[in-house]
Amino acid sequence: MHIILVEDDAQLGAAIQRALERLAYTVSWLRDGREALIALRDETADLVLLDLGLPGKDGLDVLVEARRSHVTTPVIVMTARDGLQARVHGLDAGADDYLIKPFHLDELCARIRSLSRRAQGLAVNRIEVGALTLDLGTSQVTFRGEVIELTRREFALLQILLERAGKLVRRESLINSLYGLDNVVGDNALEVLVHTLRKKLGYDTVRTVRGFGYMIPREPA
Amino acid sequence: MHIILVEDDAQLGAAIQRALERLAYTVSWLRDGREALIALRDETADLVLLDLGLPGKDGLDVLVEARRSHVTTPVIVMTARDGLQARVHGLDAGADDYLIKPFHLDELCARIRSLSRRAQGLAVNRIEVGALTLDLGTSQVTFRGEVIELTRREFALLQILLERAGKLVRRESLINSLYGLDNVVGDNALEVLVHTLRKKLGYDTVRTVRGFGYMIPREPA
DNA sequence: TGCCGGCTTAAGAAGTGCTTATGGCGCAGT
DNA sequence: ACTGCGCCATAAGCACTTCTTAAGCCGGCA
Repeated sequence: MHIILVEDDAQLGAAIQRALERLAYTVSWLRDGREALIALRDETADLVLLDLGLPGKDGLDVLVEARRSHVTTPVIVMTARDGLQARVHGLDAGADDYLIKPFHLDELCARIRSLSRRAQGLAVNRIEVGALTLDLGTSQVTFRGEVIELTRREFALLQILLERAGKLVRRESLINSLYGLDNVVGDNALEVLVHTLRKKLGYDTVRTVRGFGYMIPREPA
Repeated sequence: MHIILVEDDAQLGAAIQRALERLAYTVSWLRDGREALIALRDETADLVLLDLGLPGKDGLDVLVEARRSHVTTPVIVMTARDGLQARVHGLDAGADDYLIKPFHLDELCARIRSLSRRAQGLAVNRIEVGALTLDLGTSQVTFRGEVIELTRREFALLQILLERAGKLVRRESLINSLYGLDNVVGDNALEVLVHTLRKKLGYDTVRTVRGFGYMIPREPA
């Protein structure tokens, strides 16, 4: 999952980026409003964290202009401006959620999770496919009723595959979501990860589509 | 589909080449501006990825000169972070799209897909012709409602034929798109490839036009 | 009949993915 | 700060698939 973070404060930006990357999100950190607008229009991100006090271009303007261009990417607005005034404006402008600084990272993560779920038209923070259950709130996975312990990377991989269950997910797409571009990763890192996941979930849950990628079938074969 | 990549940075160039080849594109990687101009003038590529900071000759000059020579090949310009200025110039000079470094490969691939489709006047990520469906997002092909497993080469061939469905596609054009310039390949590699594809899709989907090439008819005969 | 272009098949080469082992790194507990 | 442990990326060897080449075939046409 790819998140665009728009934040001009160096310290806060770095902290958020670090925290999110630790949760296996891929983060592109932009400091400038103009850049942010361009990036938003591309619609390559799954979610945008937008600070309102920006140089170059005000955050609200960015949001308004993006929505005017029919960009539907979920946006969480972050602002230091306390007060209901700014908040109302933010939601009017098309924000999906709202955080008032200072906030706890825990809270931010929870919002991200619920928003990315909601964006897929699901009400609950839980994905069930066949004998598999993945709970995004508690980060717990069960398989045939038993709780399975997964590492962060394994969890992230499984989440992507389950969100697109029944569809093939390209290698490239997986590598990008899991590792990002900057982090050029060895050729078989993904394969090793798939291997460890299969060890825990049985060897027929994740299907290989040679030359293209992987998928988890919606109906067990 | 054949892409010319013009990039002097060894690491980035290699990364992009690897990534694109993994997606079954054929990539010719050039490091020099002069070379790039020559290659562009040949018009053998379907798309060009052009870095602006180049030794030998500036990227923008290459682009301007190529356009002056009536080269219409789509060009995506890649430029460093600070280059908003350069971006405007790039589009003025005749670029079809641009990317700000560092960018995610996802983004690059999306641009490539949309650009190559725009060039053909198609809007969607899916091509349907007769009983055939080809989904570029998931790399899946269905024939008479059933999912067909294709290898990457077969997929690439089918994609080209479907994108030009109803029109004859010349042998050389196919070989060039599938194998690139450098990669000189035996003369019947294509025929073998067509053969395996026909085995999976039935023998009357791909029609041979003796002496010229192949085509997939828009209306089943 | 003989030639040319394309088809088919088989086999070796190249590529892709799986598996296991190894070592580095960060985090927690002392 | 030191140590132990778990996570994760890398590397190397193996199995299997896919690709290219080569060789022989068929059918149309002069």
